[in-house]
Amino acid sequence: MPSSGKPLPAHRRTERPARTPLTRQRIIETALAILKEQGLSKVTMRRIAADLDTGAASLYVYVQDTADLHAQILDALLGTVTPPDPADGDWRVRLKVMLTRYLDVLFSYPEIARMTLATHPSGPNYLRLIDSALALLRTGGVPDREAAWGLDLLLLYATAVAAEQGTRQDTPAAAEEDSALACEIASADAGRYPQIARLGMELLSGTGPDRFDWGLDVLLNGLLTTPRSVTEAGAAS
Amino acid sequence: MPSSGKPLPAHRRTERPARTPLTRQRIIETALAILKEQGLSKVTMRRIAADLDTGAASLYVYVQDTADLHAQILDALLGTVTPPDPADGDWRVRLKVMLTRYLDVLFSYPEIARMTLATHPSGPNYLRLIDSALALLRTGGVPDREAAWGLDLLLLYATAVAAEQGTRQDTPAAAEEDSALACEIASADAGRYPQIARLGMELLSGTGPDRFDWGLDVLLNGLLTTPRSVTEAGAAS
DNA sequence: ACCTGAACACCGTTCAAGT
DNA sequence: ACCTGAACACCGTTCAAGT
Repeated sequence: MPSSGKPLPAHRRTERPARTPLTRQRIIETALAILKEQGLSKVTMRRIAADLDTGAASLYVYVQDTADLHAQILDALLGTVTPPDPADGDWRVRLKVMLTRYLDVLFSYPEIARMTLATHPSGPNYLRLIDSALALLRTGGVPDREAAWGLDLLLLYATAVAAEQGTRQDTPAAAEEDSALACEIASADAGRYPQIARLGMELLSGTGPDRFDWGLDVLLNGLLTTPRSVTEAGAAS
Repeated sequence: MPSSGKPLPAHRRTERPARTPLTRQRIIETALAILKEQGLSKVTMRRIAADLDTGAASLYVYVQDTADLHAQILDALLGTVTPPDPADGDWRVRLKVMLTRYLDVLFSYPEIARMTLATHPSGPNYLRLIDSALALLRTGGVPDREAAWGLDLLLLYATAVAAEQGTRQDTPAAAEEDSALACEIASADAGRYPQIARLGMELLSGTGPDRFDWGLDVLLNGLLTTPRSVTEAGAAS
């Protein structure tokens, strides 16, 4: 096993023709592997190139820039979010299952979730996800106008939760941050922050999944009871 | 006006004692100025140091690292979010006014909003904001358990909207992205994406403020009608 | 057309040395 | 204690030159 520090000297396998050709596909696969092992901050042009035994400049034949690379990574990840089975339950359960799956994927890669908020994805897997969700909202009786905007709300919520709480275990700094906040809440000055002092640990209570699930119900119940104002500019009539 | 390329040669003003002393305060002020003019990506240790006529290493006396610097910037910005006046209206209006002010601040600095999702702020200005919001929810009759979790929901929503839609004008790439998505929706394959094709432009309708305001109502109505399950582990009972 | 090395213009952070 | 220059270990992207 000659896998120490430096990259292997150009021949890694003897079975293969010395070097598999560079493709967009292979670049993204390599990026996903690095993401899984080291996090997004290590997914750099130079690092990917090194893993592929070439220079960073070579990647620019297949990839426009870093933003393009990131968009590809996101849609690849969304490909693993499968639509729910009708056997799972009624429309509400199915919708919640799908959004929870979406959450789970982004939860593993919170940096990707943060990126998703900035990029407005439009890949095929994202469109499929949207379409399935819209169908379920329709089944649930959410009117079209409310469903169109509500879908955004639901996805935004799931994405934001992933961005906020996603695997904070890897960074030990996160634990400090959390305990710093907990400490500040526990010892909250009842004069300056009376409500925080009153509610205390209730603010931090509950597990992630319970909170997420409750949040989805809040959104769905809100959607079912909050019509959009008729004074807003409509599309046709 | 000798302000061309290189930094000034150590004496910028003759009135001042040649160099105002370095302080944490001055570092953050400088960071905010750069943020306002050039965006977060230019707020680097080296750039701040250059503006203060010193080397990047000098900043580490007053600032732990980049994360610390960012946290300071955020709380400084939140200092400008003033609690709403009772004259503004009832609890719902006041809460919406405050969250809209919070949105406006982060909307101007979407990169800060994205950062906020990752860092769990705990500065004094953030705590003040939380406390005011909790007081308003209490006035509105939202039970404590629901308010504790619902507050998170409301802030998460505002932060995520800012992160998603905040000043996309500065990057011309954003306009392309949006029109790319619009194009994809307009020409959506009715076979593969029937719901998207059916709803069409309704998905993209409405202005930012209208959507945000409606979203707040969805959340508030949901909060008022969605009790937390009693089977969840409680604090004391 | 695809690939490469070298260069350009940057980063954060550390550290021995100065004051 | 505060400040500094220089160094270390990185970045993304471009571009002339090779194949």
